[in-house]
Amino acid sequence: MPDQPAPRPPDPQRRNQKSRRAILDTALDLCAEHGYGPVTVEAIAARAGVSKKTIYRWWPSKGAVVLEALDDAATPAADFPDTGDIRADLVTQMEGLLRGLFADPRVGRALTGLIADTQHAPDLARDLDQMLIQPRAEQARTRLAKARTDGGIRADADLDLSLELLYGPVYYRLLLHQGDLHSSAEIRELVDHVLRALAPHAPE
Amino acid sequence: MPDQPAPRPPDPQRRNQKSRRAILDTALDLCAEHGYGPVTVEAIAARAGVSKKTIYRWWPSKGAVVLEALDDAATPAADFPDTGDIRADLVTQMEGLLRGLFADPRVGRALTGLIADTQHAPDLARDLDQMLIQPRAEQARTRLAKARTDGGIRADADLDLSLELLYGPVYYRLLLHQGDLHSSAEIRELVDHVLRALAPHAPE
Amino acid sequence: MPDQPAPRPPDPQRRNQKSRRAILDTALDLCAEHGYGPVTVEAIAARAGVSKKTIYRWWPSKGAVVLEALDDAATPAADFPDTGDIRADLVTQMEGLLRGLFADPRVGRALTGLIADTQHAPDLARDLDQMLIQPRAEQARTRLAKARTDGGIRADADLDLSLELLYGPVYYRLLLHQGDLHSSAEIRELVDHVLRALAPHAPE
Amino acid sequence: MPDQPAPRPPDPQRRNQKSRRAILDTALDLCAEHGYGPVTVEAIAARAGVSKKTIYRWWPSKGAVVLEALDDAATPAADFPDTGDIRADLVTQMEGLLRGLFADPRVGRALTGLIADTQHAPDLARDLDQMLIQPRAEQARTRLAKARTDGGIRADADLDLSLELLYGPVYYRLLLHQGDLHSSAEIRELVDHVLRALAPHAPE
DNA sequence: CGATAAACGAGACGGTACGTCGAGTCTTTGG
DNA sequence: CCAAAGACTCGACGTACCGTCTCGTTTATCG
Repeated sequence: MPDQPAPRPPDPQRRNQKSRRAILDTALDLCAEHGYGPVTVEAIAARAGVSKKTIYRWWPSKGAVVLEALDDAATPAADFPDTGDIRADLVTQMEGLLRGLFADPRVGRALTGLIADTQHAPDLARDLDQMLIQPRAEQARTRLAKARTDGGIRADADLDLSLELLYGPVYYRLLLHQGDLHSSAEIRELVDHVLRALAPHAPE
Repeated sequence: MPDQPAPRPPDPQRRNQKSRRAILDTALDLCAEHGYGPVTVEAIAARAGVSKKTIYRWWPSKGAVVLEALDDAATPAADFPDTGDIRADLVTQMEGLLRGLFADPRVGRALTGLIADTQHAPDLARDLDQMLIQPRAEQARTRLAKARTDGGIRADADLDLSLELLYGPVYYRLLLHQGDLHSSAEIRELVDHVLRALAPHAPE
Repeated sequence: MPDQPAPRPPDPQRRNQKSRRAILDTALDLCAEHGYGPVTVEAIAARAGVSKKTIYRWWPSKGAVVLEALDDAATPAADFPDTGDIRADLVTQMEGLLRGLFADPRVGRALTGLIADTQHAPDLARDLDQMLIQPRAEQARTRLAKARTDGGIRADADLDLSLELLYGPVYYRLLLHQGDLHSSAEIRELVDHVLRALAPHAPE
Repeated sequence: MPDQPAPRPPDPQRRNQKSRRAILDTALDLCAEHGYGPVTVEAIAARAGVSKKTIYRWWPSKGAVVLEALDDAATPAADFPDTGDIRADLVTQMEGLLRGLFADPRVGRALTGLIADTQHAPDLARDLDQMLIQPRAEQARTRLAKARTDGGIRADADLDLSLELLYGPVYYRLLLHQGDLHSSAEIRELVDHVLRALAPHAPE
């Protein structure tokens, strides 16, 4: 009870990988079965055959567990294609984003629930952004920047706003319409819309 | 199983309006102070000087209380302006939406937290949509439809997609970037973008 | 979560007597089955069909529960007999003490475990003394004081020491020899010994 | 069930004496600082700079560690004096017991806590009795037996009861009154009482 | 105007999960 | 090749809210 000489952080070297996998898999499974909200650390531990202590040793919260599980499950943000055709490339990337993020069918409810959770957990929000959101957005930004130089889109295009125009509707649907993913056709339409707005020859 | 004597619903006539006001006000206050997540029915009851029973008598959950509080606090979705200038009207409407919804400074965290909560509560999702989201979206849709007939925007414009383009980015920011509201300038830019994509003469 | 306006103590009026009884009974039952040590608040709550909160609302610890259970179970310290025969009265009282305290066969292990627990819980020690130990000792002290005036025992007898001589051996056996109660014969012998030491005519 | 390969007991030869000392010392230190109850194997290991495994290799429980520490710390039960004066000898022995057992100021809380612990650990009870209690009691019994033969005390004296009369009050105070040791004067008084009861000439 | 039934405040209740702690076991690693 | 370091499972801790459920006590119709 006495002597807390320094609560050293755990040593990642000695980590039990089997437990880690069981925890992440179980977390996604439970999210898929009941939705993110009702999932509890207690239940994850129980089904994964792991003690709660082990979960809390490596993650600060349920959200952090699910985030890592999602990161594991997501197809890594592939290299952004650059075929010269900005429209085709954007479509490819956004399709890749959606199909990649949601490759694992268990991901859907987990992701939206997780985003919901970030409203009361700034740390989680930051991590989610850094691990899942930004890397993928960055690719699109890079490609758009190149298009701007190449003349594929107008020279004064606002890249941040463009990204918001592209991703906003997608997340909007996810969160406000319960995970109703955009179809490929809709994505094409979405990209067309945005590109039309960005067309180089529309001088206003 | 002598079918229990029908637990009659409470009589709205006898409702104590003072309690109702105290509850709604307290709910918003607490959301503003601590964020939506940490607020509990228990705390609302305590600070409002009301018994938990009274809350549960009239609302099924914390979310429902906050939703009603938001609806009360929001400037009612005013009549949509129709000056003939579709751009100006859209800007007006979106500004009105944002400034109206967020007129009360306590609304911000409450609203995003509430949206988050809908991920695990379909009923709440439906009510939120009906009470706050749809009425305002409907106005924009109506105005866009008129513009489509008038030739203000292209005849084959996809209204649903247009609405997603307009609102998507706004909610995207709210939820994924912690309530960073769009400025008036950004709203104008946003509307410009969308209208440019919908411009009647852009034949592509 | 906020606003802890004053953690008022619970209102004894509204106490659920059925829960109280179930808790006290279960506590003694479990002590009898497994011994005091292994009994947990969790187990008491579970078997009594009661929530842990209810236990912690009314008692600060397992020990306090068991103490109250013992107090309930013990035959109240009956009026001390005063037949004029100090020897007979002391025997009666000590017999009464032992048979009364241990009337309920579940008491044994509970009591010794409880005494053990007092080593790390001063509050519990105080309460145990006040509720169970002192009242019974006080009777003996009173009777001895009278005997001292009456000449039944020597005038300079040290009552405190006499009490220690009487009760010390009893508790000594209980604690160091695992609840091996003194038989009636042994009690008589014990009283005889002490009285012989206190005999009025032994002038040293 | 291929009968597991015999988990050979550790080889006492290879035992690290420095660890042993550190463990025993730390155990007493911690008992002195916080009392026996709150001390944990975890804390002993941490402060002694030793792994928990090392403790569990050589002792079955915290109690066993403390018992050995006490045995180490106690002045060995010296040879019982036999000056011919039974009163003086008993006083000497009981003083020796108390001052010897409690020579190390850290012993007090450790011992009472340990006795408390024996209530739920029969093995520990046995070991405590064999290592600390009985050896010292045996000396007194031997001396009393001699006195019985010599006529120092009555021929029909019950030695077991006499021992209980002598030691009972001491342990009674230790356990029920929080380590309030008897003073030398009180010990003399105690021995006098008992001897008066045992006096050979008291005819009753 | 007084009876009476409802909503009300207060708050105890059975639950479920929280996040922490220590027990005792098992594994990895370095001297 | 031992023993330190320490991660592991297990189970209990004491707390917080949940949503339900009495309790008296207002309060506000209606007979």
